[in-house]
Amino acid sequence: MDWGNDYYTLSDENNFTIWSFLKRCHEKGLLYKGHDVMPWCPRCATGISNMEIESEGYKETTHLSLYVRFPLVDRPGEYLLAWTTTPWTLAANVAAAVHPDLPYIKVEQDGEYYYLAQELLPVLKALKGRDKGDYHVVQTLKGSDMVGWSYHGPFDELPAEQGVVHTVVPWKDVSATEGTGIVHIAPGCGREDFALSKEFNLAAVAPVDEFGVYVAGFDWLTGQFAAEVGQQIADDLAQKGLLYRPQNYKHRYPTCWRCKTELIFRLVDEWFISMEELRYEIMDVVRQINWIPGFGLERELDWLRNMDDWMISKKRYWGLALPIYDCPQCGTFEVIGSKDELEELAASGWEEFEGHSPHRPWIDAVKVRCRKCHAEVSRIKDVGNPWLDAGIVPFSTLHYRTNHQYWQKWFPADFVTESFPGQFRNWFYSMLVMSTVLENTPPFKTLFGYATLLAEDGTPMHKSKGNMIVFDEAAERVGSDTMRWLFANHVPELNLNFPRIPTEEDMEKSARTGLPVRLSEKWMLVRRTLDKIWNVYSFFVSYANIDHFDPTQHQLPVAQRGELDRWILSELQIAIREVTEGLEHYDTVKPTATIQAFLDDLSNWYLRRSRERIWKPELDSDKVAAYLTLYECLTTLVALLSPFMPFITEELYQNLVRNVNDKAPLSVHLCDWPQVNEELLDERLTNDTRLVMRIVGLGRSAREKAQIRVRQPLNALYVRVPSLAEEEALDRLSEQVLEELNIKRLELIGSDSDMLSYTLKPQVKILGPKYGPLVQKILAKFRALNAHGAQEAAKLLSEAGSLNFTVDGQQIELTADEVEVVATARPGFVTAEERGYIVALETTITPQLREEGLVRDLTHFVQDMRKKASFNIEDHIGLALYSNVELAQILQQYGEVIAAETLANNLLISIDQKDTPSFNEVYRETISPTSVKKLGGYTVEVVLGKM
RNA sequence: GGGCUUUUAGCUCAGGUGGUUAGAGCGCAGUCCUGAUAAGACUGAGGUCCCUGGUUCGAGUCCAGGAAGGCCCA
Repeated sequence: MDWGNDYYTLSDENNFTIWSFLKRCHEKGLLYKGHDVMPWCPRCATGISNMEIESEGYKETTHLSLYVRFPLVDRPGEYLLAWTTTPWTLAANVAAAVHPDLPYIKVEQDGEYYYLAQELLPVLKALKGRDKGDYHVVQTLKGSDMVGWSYHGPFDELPAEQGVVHTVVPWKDVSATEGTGIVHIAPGCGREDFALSKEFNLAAVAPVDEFGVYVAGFDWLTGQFAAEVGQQIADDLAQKGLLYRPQNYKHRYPTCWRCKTELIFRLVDEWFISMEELRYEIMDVVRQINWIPGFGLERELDWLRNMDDWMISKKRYWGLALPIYDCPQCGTFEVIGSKDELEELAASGWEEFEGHSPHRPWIDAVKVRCRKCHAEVSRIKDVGNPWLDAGIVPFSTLHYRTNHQYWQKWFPADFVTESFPGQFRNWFYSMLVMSTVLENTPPFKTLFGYATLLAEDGTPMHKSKGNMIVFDEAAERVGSDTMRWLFANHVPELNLNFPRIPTEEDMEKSARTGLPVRLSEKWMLVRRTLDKIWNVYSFFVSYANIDHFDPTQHQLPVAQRGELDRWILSELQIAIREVTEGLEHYDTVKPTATIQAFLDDLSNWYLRRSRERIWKPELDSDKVAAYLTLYECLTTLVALLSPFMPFITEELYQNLVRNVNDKAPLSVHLCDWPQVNEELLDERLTNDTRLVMRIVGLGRSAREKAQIRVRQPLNALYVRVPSLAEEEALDRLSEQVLEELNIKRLELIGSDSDMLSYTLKPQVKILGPKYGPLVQKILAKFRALNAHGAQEAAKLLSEAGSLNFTVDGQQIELTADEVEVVATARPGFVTAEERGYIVALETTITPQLREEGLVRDLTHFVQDMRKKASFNIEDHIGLALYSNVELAQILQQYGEVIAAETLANNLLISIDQKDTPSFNEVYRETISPTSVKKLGGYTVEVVLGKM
């Protein structure tokens, strides 16, 4: 980011670079002066480019619409029935359009005849009223039959209409859904009308000036505002007997995006860049760009296919001064490409301009000499379309004109990003036009477009709706890292519903009470990742502090660390690789998922399994290994996350890294990106650990079914895994499984065990291509097998290696590869299974096991009491346990374990409260069958004290 | 009217090149675990994969038509 070196569209450099672009256009013959009917704001006295009428530029409005009858020239007493929502344009009528293929009808009413579309006959009924008689259809004809008819225009008496011949023309876009199916055409007042006028060589009458006021030649209308004459027009037509019926009509009508004045459509002189050929050149350029998402390419191409010539002029005072000098004497025009060229051609006024920016009024002091006829020529009054200013950026900001080498070094941009609604026809488009004209090459390599932010309920945010969320407030109340994480997690091409943020009252309450502000569930969900990182960090820091562990003072090769360490470091390498790959492809969604998965591994598995190692009092090499591993994971994670959460990662970095190493880079954002260390990748370890996790999950599930909590030790776990390799792995890893599940012994279930039964799963993916249509019948055969049959077939398959049978008279032999045998548990055991993995529990709780369970429960309760009594984690305590004889005897046997687990230097187990402990009592709690904590059916009074 | 896009569990969304048991998170119900935790784990309920037709031994996935929402154009 080049902060402090922002660019300004009004800068001389920007303006002159656009000049050189326009000059280039002119040299290529792309620039021309044209007439067009433009949306026009009469208040701003300016044209509105079609890029600027966005959906918000429309508003619901009621207008006076008129049903008007046009008397046909050669058919006395017969009328075309036309309809318009803009009465003021009737004064410029030159034609009436019908759809050539639609059926029309001739209707008799009160002795007169009307033509209208057949489908719209009901309109007559709606408009009937008391003054009109019944009507009936007398003839049906096609629109094309009417083409060429002449009629008397509604304002033929006006000077401006003299000599205009009014005819019926065909037009495919005439609709039969509203109006009469006969459309009034005024080429000076409507875009489509103008297009038709070119096609059929119709006159174009332009009735109003830039303020929307009728010009000379319109008699009583001259000098009046077009927007205000609707009623007078209606009255005038009524008087002339041409008004069939006025009617208020509600519709969406375009308004000026700046002042909200209703737009009119007006025939004006404007300057255009021709897209006739250019659009195809741009398409070629567009195809060289990496569009994300991919459909962006389609959208841009679609826009380019349909784009009209680009109207670059704008009738305003301020803005880019178009360097066009249109000679009124000989009709040629000059385009000036630079300040020097202007000086060269200047006929007068240069001194006045010298030293000013190329804007009005200074620029207009300069007059140039026409190269052809030597007349003195003024600049046209128009300024440039603002998208010229935006589109020139890839050139003007890189010194394209003044330092070509520099420009070549930086152009094209690697990456452009914008929300895509609108930009395909605005910014993206204008950059593409300019780059294609100037260099015929893409102005950027990759374009990343994203969708829209909506309110939580999926509706658009609006200030007026009260559901708009201000960025600063969101950043302050939920945190900008949290917001970034939300965005990074979201597929950018889909709209994002932004969760509501805490209210101002919530914030005040939080400030008053000192409690953190409560976030909504959706935000908590997003925040969870941040919390988790913080928790892992906090765990590391609190224990590293207790041990005065300084990561810079220890080294231990990874090869000498334990399996768990090597496993998480391997996972870390995978995470680095996936995050890096994702970011290199401008994808944030996969990397965030990767990071979350890694964080789950780190926090739920690595950390939990490492606790014991870290809790032990001495700082041995195993503990150092754990600390170093955790430290490496954390610092790498912080680096990987830094683009996603720049603030929290910076804080963690400062504490974790800078705090112990002042030679480290000043900020996480100045660090090198983490690199994958291939040597640390260990696929076997990854698979092994996945296996352990899976078996442990199944073990928990079985415990759940047996209703035996994990604190209760059990004697044996029986496990079945689908492959021999996994059996071997499990042999190696059984210790981890047993520890996690608090079980003493793990045994593999042999294939012949009577705990198992078998089902057969034909591998469709293999059989399909091989047997084609027979597959379904083979499948049916398997489905028909009963339990016994399946058992037999499984046996056959494992012993003989294949299975033979006939289907449809065809001999089929299926090998072991083609049919998977999946073991399932027989009913009668407490088991859990998943896709061939099975565990079964031995649920017998011997007295010995029961005692061990009791001790573990008690230890757990004491830990909780330590916390309640506000002891620090590392504090040693005194502990006294008062109970009946039976429990005391049990506890006595486990005294050492209890003391070690609870850091009790002084342990008193007694049946008599008179035995007072030799420490100062700090906390006392009774566990009984009626208390929240329960220990079998026993009652025990626990006393904690300071040493 | 045209282009692009979306439609999968109550909600938010994943589901390379077609393969028969469609997943996750949240929420809900029930449990467990916990001296890093406004945490975490497990189990359960919850699906006509928008509709219709086609291609195929087999379609959430491919093709055609249609419906509904979004963006853009006319």
